[in-house]
Amino acid sequence: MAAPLPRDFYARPTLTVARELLGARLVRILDGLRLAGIITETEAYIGETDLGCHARAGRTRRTEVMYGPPGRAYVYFTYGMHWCLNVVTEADGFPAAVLIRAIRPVEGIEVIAARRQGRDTQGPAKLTQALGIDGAHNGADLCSLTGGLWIEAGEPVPDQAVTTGPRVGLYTVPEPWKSQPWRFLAHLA
DNA sequence: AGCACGATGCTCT
DNA sequence: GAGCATCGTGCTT
Repeated sequence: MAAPLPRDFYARPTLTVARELLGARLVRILDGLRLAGIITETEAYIGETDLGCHARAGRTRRTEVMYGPPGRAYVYFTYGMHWCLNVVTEADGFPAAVLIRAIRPVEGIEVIAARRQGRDTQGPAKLTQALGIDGAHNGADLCSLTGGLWIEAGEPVPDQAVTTGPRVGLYTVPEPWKSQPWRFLAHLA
């Protein structure tokens, strides 16, 4: 029944993973209830040379998880109040990840709506708030059922329903990194 | 529908 | 001490 995507899925080029995560199902077991949403927006962050990536600072306490094996969660805290969820990609030792930026709720919709007080789940900090994801999940293995957080295969999104564009919020990042079209959006029916 | 702004605290220099 | 991979509100058009 529950079948997390295997580690091989994540051990690939980050842009490939970011593209293929569109349409996949992000699952969270919260208080024994299953909550889930279809991933509709992602962004790729690729290595120390990508000046938009946190790993540009090298290996630090914060970025440590990105240097580890693929298929783990990289959850970071920002703006003094928000958590953002990434999945670690590429080979063990290479720091890269995909930021999950938006979901469409499909399971546990009422719980999600209550947690969001009726507001939407389109935004990286909105979906973590909706699903109860925070720093406790940093480093969690998404290829296992034990952490209460994983991703399952979903309906593939055809190319014609995908658009790309620059990553969001990189105001002070220099070119060409600021404008790389490493953001992926799924336009579902 | 769009823009400006304040909240709020961790991380790295 | 500066900057931040954001969000919600409130005000303007």
